[in-house]
Amino acid sequence: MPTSSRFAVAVHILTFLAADRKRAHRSEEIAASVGTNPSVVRRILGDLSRAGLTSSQLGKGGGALLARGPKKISLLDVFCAVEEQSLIAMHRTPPSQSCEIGRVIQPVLQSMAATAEQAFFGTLEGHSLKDVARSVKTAAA
Amino acid sequence: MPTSSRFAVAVHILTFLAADRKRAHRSEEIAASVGTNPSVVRRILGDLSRAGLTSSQLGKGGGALLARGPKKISLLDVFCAVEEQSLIAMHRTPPSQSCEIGRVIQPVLQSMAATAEQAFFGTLEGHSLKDVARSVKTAAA
DNA sequence: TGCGTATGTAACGAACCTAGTTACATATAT
DNA sequence: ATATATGTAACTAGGTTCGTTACATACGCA
Repeated sequence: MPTSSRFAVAVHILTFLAADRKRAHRSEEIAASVGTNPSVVRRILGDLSRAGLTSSQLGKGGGALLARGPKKISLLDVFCAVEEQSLIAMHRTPPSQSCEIGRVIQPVLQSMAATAEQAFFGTLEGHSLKDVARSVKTAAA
Repeated sequence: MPTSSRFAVAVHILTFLAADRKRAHRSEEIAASVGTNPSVVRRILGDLSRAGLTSSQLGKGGGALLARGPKKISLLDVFCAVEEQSLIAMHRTPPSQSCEIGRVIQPVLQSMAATAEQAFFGTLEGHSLKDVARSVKTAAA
């Protein structure tokens, strides 16, 4: 249902950066690994740097770097940086206010949705970029 | 992020049916409460009946009915009936197979995504249509 | 200072999805 | 028979995503 793949691409980018923190990586280099256009990578790197997860350097030898250790970057940080916060959408057009159910269904639903979303986000928070990098290393071996 | 409001509408429909189980309710009647077109309601009722949550009757006095008690319908049942199962999408185009990270990132991500999704679904499973109906009644009072 | 390099961002299009609308065949009650 | 209600197809408008191109801006280095 999620029509966006930004989270997957963002984690890919960050995992790429985490694999070699000794130097900056150009968007072109990252894009080759992700399998997309450098501009798409830069667009997502923009979100990530606005969220304080990466930094970028211009000019020769420039590119993107992790702004902090992979152990200190949770998948929730990544998700919040690049995706909408809410997993469950309400009615597009407001329900009837002259119906008792229509009048109150949205707040009721939203509070239940919030508990489910919290469970989702809590789990994401429990996984760090370091965990991903480790799993990737193991799987690649 | 969810571009679909089907879950919200489906819960609304089912709550409407749960509020008066003594008779069948026409799509037109439900649509007035939801604030949409009867055909939209029938489309979603199609999903719900395929999932065994509702049944329908044709002809005069016809309409939709809950197929079982609201205590026996979980929000997970509803979600699965009308929405995609996966909350996290992978790359649209496959990542580079010549890159070690690109080769394994998807399964790694998917397994972590699965734990978060399970937390989400588990919470939805813990709420029944009866809970929603009760909250609506309380909120309406 | 000037050149090459890399980012950040805007703009545009193709593809896709959602939901609103209309239409109609089919089944049912009376 | 007739009126009624569903189920579903077809079409449209609107929104979102992502790939692409383009370019202004900033930085390193000779």
